[in-house]
Formats: sequence, C-alpha cells, structure tokens
Amino acid sequence: MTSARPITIKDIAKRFHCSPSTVSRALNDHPAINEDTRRNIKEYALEVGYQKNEVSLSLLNKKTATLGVVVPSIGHYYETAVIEGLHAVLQPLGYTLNICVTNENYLLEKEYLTKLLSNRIEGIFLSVAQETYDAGYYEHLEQVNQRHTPLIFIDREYETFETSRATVDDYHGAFAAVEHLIQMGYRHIAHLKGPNGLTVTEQRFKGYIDCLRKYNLDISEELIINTNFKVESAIVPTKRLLDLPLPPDAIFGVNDQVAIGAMRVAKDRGLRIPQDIGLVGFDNSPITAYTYPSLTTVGRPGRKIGMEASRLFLNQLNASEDFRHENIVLPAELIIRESTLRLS
Amino acid sequence: MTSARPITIKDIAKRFHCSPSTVSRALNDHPAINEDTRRNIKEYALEVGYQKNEVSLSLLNKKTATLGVVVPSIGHYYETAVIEGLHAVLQPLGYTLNICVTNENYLLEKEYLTKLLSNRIEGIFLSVAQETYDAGYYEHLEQVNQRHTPLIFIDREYETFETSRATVDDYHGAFAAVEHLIQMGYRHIAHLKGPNGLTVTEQRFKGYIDCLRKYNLDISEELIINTNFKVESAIVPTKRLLDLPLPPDAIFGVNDQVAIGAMRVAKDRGLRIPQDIGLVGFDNSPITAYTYPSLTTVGRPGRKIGMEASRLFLNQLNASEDFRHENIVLPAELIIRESTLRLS
DNA sequence: AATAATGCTTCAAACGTTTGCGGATATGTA
DNA sequence: TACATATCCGCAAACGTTTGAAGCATTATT
Repeated sequence: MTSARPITIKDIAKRFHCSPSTVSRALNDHPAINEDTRRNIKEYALEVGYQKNEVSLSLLNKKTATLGVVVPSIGHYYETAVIEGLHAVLQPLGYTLNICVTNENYLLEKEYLTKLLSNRIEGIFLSVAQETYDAGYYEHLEQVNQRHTPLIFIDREYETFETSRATVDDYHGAFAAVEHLIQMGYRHIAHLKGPNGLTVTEQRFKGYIDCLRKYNLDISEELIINTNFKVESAIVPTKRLLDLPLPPDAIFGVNDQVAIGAMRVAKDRGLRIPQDIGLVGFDNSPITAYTYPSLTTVGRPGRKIGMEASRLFLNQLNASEDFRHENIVLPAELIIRESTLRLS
Repeated sequence: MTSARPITIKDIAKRFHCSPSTVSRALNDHPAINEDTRRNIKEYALEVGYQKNEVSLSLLNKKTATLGVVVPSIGHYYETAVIEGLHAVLQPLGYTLNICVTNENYLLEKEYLTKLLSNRIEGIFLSVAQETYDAGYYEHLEQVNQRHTPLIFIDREYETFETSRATVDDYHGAFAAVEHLIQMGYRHIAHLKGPNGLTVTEQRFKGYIDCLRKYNLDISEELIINTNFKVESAIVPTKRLLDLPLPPDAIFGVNDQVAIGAMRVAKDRGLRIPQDIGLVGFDNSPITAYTYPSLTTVGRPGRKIGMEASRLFLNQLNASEDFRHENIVLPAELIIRESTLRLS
C-alpha cells in the first residue's frame, strides 16, 4: 500500500496541457515563460506537494551533492565533534553527509566505500577501522583513488596512503601530558595504551616514551597495557598496575574513558587523587570537567578538524592540475585539572 | 581535475562492439548470453573497475534502498545505541541509513525531511528537535504523510501525530527510580528536569510526581529545576538545590549527564553519597558504572528500540490495505548502584 | 506588404541502466 | 530444400528532469 506515486513534472504538464519543459521552466522561474502560466503552475505544484526528484537530477547533472563520512563509531565525543565540524561547513553549501559506522569492521568499511562510490558521492571522509589497520588492508581504498573521488583522512589514517588528511598532533599532546605529570613530581608513570597499530595509539605511545626518555625516567614494559578505548577495558589493566610490587604513581590513559575507568579503580583502592596517584586522559570530553576530581586531559579540536577536513575537500574539488595533497596537523591542548594538580 | 568520468556500460559496449543491453545482461549473468561474451565482459569490467551507477538504477526502479534517520544529536549514548539497532536490522537487508543531525533546530529538521523526500528515501526514523516541540510545529511532517513515506518516531515524538512509534516507558522508569529512592529512606527528593515540553521530559517528570503522590510526600516547586541534558547545565541548578533552607536528600536527574553534574557539586560540598544524598540518573550510559560512587540509573534499551523501529518500518512496507500504526513501548529497567544504596 | 523582432512554447536529446520483444544467424528436423 | 527451433544479440522505451535549438504566433519596423 505504502507509496502513492510522487507527483512528477509530467503529471503537472498533463494537467495544464503543456509540455514538461514548460513546467520545468515555470518552476525554475525561467524568464521565457508567461507570467500567468508560471503562477498557475507554481500554485498547483505547491498545492499538490510537488517535490523535484533529486535522483533524476543527480543522474542528469552527474552531481549528487552527497559526501560519505565513514567512521568506526559515533559513540565518542571526538567523533561527534568532527562530524559537527564537517556539517558546519558543508551543510550550508548544500552537501548532504552520509554517515556510515563501520564498528571497526573491515568488511563493512569496504562495503560502505563501494556503496558510496556506486551512489556517486562526491567525496569521502574516512577514519579507518581497527580491523583494517590490523590486517594492513588497503586495496579497498584503491577504488576510491581510481575514481578520483576526493578522500580525506580524519583521525585514524594510513600513513603510507597518498591523500589529504586532517589530524591532531597526538604525539606532542601525549608528550605534554606526560611532561606535566613529571613536572608535578610523578616519576613512575604508567600508560593505558590503545589497541596496537592505530596511528593515534602509537603516536600517543611514542609521545609517552619519548618524554620519559627526555627526563631519563625508566621505561618499564609492565607499566604499559593495552585497552580498547572503552571504560570497562581499563578496569583489569589498572588493577594489574596497582598490584605491581612497585605500582605507578601516575597513569596516562589513551583517552578519557580509560582514564575514568582507572580513576574508579584507584578510588576503590582508597588512593587519593592526585596526592597518591595522578591521572591524565585524552580528548577533553565534557564529562571530564565534572568527574571528582576533575580530569586533566589533552583536548583535541574535533570541530576544527571537521572544518579543516571540509576545507581540504573543497580545495581538492576546485584544484588545478598541479594539485598536491595537504596534510593538516592541528595542535592538541593540555588541559590541567584536579587529577594531577598536586602541590609538591 | 578531480573526477575522471566513471566507466559506464556504454563504454564497455563500445569496447566490445556490442550493445549496452548485452553488457548489462552479461554483468547480471543473464542466461541468454554467450559464455565467452559474458566472461570477456566481466573480466574487462573488473579490470577497469566498473561500478554500476546506483543513481540511474534508483531512477529506473523507483527504489533507493535508503532510509533517513533524523535525530537532534548523536552525542549521547542512547541515540547511538538506537542507531546501532536500526543498523543491525536494516544493513543486512541492503538499506543505507542517511543520518541527519538537527541540533535541536526546527528549520534544519524541516530542511532535512524535505531533502530526504526529494532524494526519494523509502522511510524516515525521527526523533524530533526541541525547537519543533517548543513551537508546536508539525506541518513539516505533513509532506511525509502526503507522500505515504513510512515515518517512525523514536524517542522524541509528537503524541498527537498518527504514525508508528517505538519508545521507552519513561514514566514507569522514572516512577521506579523515585520509588527506589523512597524505599532507601530518602524523603526530600529533587528533580533535575529536562527542557519543558519534550515527551521524555514530561513523562519522567510525571513519573516523579506520581510516585511522590503515591507515598504522600510533599511536592515542592523549588525542588524541580530545568536542565538541557548536558552535564554543565546541572551545576547551577544543583547548587541552588543544595543552598535551600531545606535541601533535598536525593536528586533524580533526567539523564545520566545531569546526575553526574549533580554528583560533582555534591562532592564539592563535602556531601557523602549515598549517605547524605542519593543520586539517580537515566540511560545507563557506560560511564555510570564507573563513576565513584557508581550511579544508580534507569536503563533504556536503545538497541532494542532501534530494532523494533526497524520492524515497524518493515511491517508498514509490506502492509495491506487495513494497516494500522503500531505503538511499541519497551520497559525501562532500574539499575541499582552505589549512589543510592544506603543501608538504613 | 514584406521583413524583423518579440514572446511563449514544444521538440528532442541526454544522464545510465534494465528488459520485453523482435531479429538474425546457425543448427536440427522432415 | 524447406521449415522449425535454438541461441544469441540489438532496438527501443522507460525512469524524471533540464536545456539548446527550433517552431509558431503575434506585434513592431521599414
């Protein structure tokens, strides 16, 4: 039963005993149409709720005004901030965003890319899934290149893949976080690392390591444990850390979620934060300002990343022959709160 | 420079000096095509990366296999859970979800609906924006009805609008939360209410009020303050509550965010939770299990709602003449944690 | 009165794909 | 040799819209 056939321009043409061309021109205010004809047609169109079929227009103009946004999840603050930034720039320009969530799944990511290309979207913003990283797959990106569809990496990227990207300087963000811990007098600093292989994970890890090196602090394997970005994935690792003969006096979490998980475990153990143990997260998600104690964290300008990524896309669209891919890296900002502010 | 024109069926036809029909049939394994021809064509298509133009197919078949999901935001746990549920059912059936974020903005919501209809999507899942509520607008929904496009309400709905919906029993969820507080011995219970007018807000509010009535507890205007669902919107209201001559001994937050905001303020005041003050949230977002103390909350089955909403859509698609809209209401579940568990 | 100009409208092609029908060639049967 | 039957392929229309070019009245210009 569902769909009563939508009114078409032909239907209107029949009603007025004129040709579809006339109706089209009338609706688009073409000057070479009689004033009365135009008015009548427009009134009637409004009355019957005519809506132009964008599908046919897309076919005709080879333009869909649609962009794909392919991300592993939309549950975290950063991702939604990026999407908001994309939206802020691109929606006013008439673009529709087609948001696809891969759930960290490679096959789904591939399927989405194919589907988006089949649907003739005009550009893709991609943060690659974890599985894609793990397996080192990237053939599914070739089809995008082959079609010369602009591809912009956001957040999670392939370092070796030649395309534009807008990312955050995770390395220096992490470095600053650990340096801050050191300046606060913490010396035995653990890291709840993300899943191995992801650029964000490894960059933050590298920042952590390099900072320890700079200050001649020991790097201990047992102080580095993987998590999967979720709160609950921090619980067991944190317990293991605190059970060590020489437990850490600070924990740097790969994101806010795991830092909050660690906070919970530390409090359960009766540890005082920041006196007994310091905690740092990453992302500056809204909640971090209101945990107790509030969480020191590294802010990522997600909205700005989205806006920069949009700019990269637009540049590529209007680019000349000698177009070179751009690499935008925005700084991360250390936000000092109570969880590390111990007056030594 | 960007787009090298995608390969079409005509290009392939030229290459093999045959007609487009033949290519089409070869690619679709039509039996009336010579084995060799088919093989050659398919090989060549693969080689040059041919991808069928879904836009033209949509036009031809009047089917886009795309559904619109229009929500006020994607920042909260519940919303992403719903989307995941929709996805779980509909993605395997070949549907693409077009996720649109209205930012609580009426005009944007209207624009999205129009655009989705113009793009000939086959169904819409809608959680209405706050502005839409406030102003009581709903003409923009008429166009959806007029086109007989299935419309399913999720979460935020218009009670008076005749369509299918899948929602959570906020009323009884709130009632259970407050009843639990009463059973724990709390007597002076405040409510951090959401923005007025929203169904979810009002239902939870009603549950709160009715429960107080049932137990003959006073209902005090000054214990009811509006928030906007965000953490920070709970700070000032909570301070005002705690500054009252007779401050509340428990706070029921309209969602987890505001409850966590309240938790922060209470702790700043040196109040012990749950001994001095009880706290309840709503949504069971992952973090609530790991705050300190963990937060008692009311769980909403977001994923299930998404799946049920999908079912409603599919029902409507295959419905006969005597189709009636369905109204699915799933129960909310009280999840008791430390923030209210005082042993009286 | 012939020509030019103006105002309004229709024709036809195009976008990429599918599909019923008819056509052509080759093979089998009488 | 004539006819039926497979086997394979092309024609053309369709989906809804836009748009350059051409058509046709009517009015203006010489």
